[in-house]
Amino acid sequence: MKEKFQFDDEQLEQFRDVFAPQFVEKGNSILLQGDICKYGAFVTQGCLRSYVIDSKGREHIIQFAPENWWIAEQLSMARQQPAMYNIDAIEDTHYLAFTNEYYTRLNALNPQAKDMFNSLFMNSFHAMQKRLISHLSATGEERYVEFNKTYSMLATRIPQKMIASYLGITPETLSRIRKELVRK
Amino acid sequence: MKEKFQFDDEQLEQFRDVFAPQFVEKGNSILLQGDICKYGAFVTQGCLRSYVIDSKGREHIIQFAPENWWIAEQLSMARQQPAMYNIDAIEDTHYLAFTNEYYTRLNALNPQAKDMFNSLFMNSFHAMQKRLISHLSATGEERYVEFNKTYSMLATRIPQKMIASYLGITPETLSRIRKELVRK
DNA sequence: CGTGGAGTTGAATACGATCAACACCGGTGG
DNA sequence: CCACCGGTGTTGATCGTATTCAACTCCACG
Repeated sequence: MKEKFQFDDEQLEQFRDVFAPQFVEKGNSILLQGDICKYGAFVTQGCLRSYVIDSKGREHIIQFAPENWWIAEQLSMARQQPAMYNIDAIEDTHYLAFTNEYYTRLNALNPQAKDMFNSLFMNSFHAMQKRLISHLSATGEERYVEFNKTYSMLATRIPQKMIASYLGITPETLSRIRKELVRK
Repeated sequence: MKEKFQFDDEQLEQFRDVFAPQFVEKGNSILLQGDICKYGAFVTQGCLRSYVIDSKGREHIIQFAPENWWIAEQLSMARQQPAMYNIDAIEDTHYLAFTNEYYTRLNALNPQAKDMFNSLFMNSFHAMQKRLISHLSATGEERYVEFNKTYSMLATRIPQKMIASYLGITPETLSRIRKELVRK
């Protein structure tokens, strides 16, 4: 969710040359908890999500990645260590896969690529921090309203129970919140 | 909390040459919300904290930084934009200040510095993600037990109300959790 | 059709927040 | 040296938000 590319056309052209186009069917995974994350995905059509399963067996969604967003477990990819979360497809999805090798080739093409990715990573960090703060200071209803403002394009196409999972509330609670908001 | 330096002695020597030693008295701030973050701080003695004030006037602690940890608002520093949080001293604190300029000089001394900082930043990101997940999946009691395990050195020297703020619960609730844990 | 997942609604419950009172220092000034 | 004060932590009572468990509707898909 937090990693939106803001590159110009020329840069996007470079990406198409360097990255490998892939397809994944709705419901299928591209990364499983415990595996090594071999590549990140820049979504061109469809939507991916990353999530964890906690000790009580409940799913918690970390991030959605619709068109023009990217998703990966950076730490697992960079350090070749087991991934702590899963990534799968909410819809049939086309994406560009970039491995560490592709990343190196991109650096050769464009030496500023590293700084671009760092900047992107900083955005992610900032977004995650804001999300944590909203959990520390806001109610479920406030978080949902905020979510709708920020990710309005997603609110309609993502199942409610996944939005609930992202917001850290149960589907029932989200249903009641929505009812209450309509009433107002 | 999340940014612990794991450098060897030689690297630490370089830091001492490049960074500026500073001192801040207990209760005083080194960064105010809305200001531009001019430098980060590597704590050599004492303890700093970063926190935000939400719309209801409540404090939420983002991070503690005791000895050998560092703290900064990276985004504000890198982009020269207003800081979203405050940094102040919980104890009388000695630290090494590093500005963007110092950072450049360090790069000249040691070209791998950038990768080191990136790696460090990735650690922070990972820690923040785990903290978010614990808010999505665990109770206050579970988070407190986890906190004590991970940051045992801090649990004794930090006021309880600040630990409560870090955990996202009220001081009263933390007091009751502690009482309950003693009973067990 | 009919089956299963998604969403809704209800009732009971749990967890933590809030408000208020009080005990316990640690420091300051008379 | 003691009295007072403010801040920290504790405890109690009450309230609010969200969870849990269960039943039911609706719809998409086989």
